[in-house]
Amino acid sequence: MTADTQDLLIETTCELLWERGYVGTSPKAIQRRSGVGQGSMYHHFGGKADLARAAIERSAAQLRARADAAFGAPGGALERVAGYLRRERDALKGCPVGRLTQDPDVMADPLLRAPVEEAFAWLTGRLTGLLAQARDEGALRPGLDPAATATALVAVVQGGYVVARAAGSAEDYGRAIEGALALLGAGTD
Amino acid sequence: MTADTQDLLIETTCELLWERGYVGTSPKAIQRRSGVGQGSMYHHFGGKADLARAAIERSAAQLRARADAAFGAPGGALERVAGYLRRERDALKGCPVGRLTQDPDVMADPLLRAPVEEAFAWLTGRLTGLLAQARDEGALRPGLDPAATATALVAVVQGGYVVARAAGSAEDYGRAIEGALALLGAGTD
DNA sequence: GTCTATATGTGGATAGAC
DNA sequence: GTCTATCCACATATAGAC
Repeated sequence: MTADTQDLLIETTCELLWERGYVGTSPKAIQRRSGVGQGSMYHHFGGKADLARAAIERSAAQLRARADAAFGAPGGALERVAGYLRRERDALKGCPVGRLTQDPDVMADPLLRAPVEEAFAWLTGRLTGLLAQARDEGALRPGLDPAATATALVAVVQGGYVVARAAGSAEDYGRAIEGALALLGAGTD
Repeated sequence: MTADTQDLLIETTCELLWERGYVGTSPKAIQRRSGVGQGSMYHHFGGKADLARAAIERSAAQLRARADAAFGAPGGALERVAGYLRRERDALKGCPVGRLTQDPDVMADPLLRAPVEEAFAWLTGRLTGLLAQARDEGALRPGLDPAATATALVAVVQGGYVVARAAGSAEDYGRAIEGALALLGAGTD
């Protein structure tokens, strides 16, 4: 069926983009891993960039959906932020969206870049709102700027992947997160 | 002269690894940008991986030297940490060492990976020491774990590059850093 | 030390048969 | 819709002349 083949191609491309980035992912590799043939792939998609666009949009949508699930959990605003930060993550694999940020060919193509930019803007905006709410609830020091704090937290998550990969240890991701939560005043105590 | 050609090749490779990563950098591109010929390049280095190893070691050494300069500035320990975080950086270009962390072929090769791993371990260790000192100086809340805080700060720097690139705005890097410094209690006030 | 020639595989895609 | 054939450029070297 058409839809299944397309879906399989997109899913496979998501995986490869996550593992190897855009520059490191070839059409041939997508075909090998998905089991879809050359002709079939080019029938459904215009080429590597077209398929990557679909895959990036899917990864960005998943990022939002997963974050939304954490943000909608019960509890105070600060607890929900902490829950999002502590959510299980494949620390050594990194962020499927944030990773693309390092890919010059992705950043150079507006169609590939847009979903990445939007996902981060959305995420930072949501966190900003939750932190403002936490401040109003008295759970956060009033002197903190919600937008700057939110940007710092998004950076801790993205940088947490970097330090974890550099050390070859998923625990370093958790250490970065707990360090940030302690600074926020939302630590274990 | 031999040394100059080798140095030029290493320097050029540093630039290309920074801009395009290991996967995205070809021997031919190094030759084009450096002006060094094919035969000359393969005379001085065993190949792409060998040249990359030299370049990565140089970038890692530069990272240490620049950090050391900031850490050795006058002032209290927390001020020196803040000075390091606020140091001028090419936010949209990212970190020449942290970037390699996303490159599967670098992480898979122990010779390429080692300098990256060591640079991050060294940096985190130095920051841990400075934060412990800051705590002893009474400049930092005693409840904070220096190692976790240091890991979080390294992550903010690395993630700051990600959010800046995602937004296409160098200011987002500064926002992440200031957000973190405010959490540390080392903000503008 | 540096140059040019050559070699083999892959990247990324088009063409046309089935 | 999918397959195979074909294409040209580039990636990553090696060989041997100068």
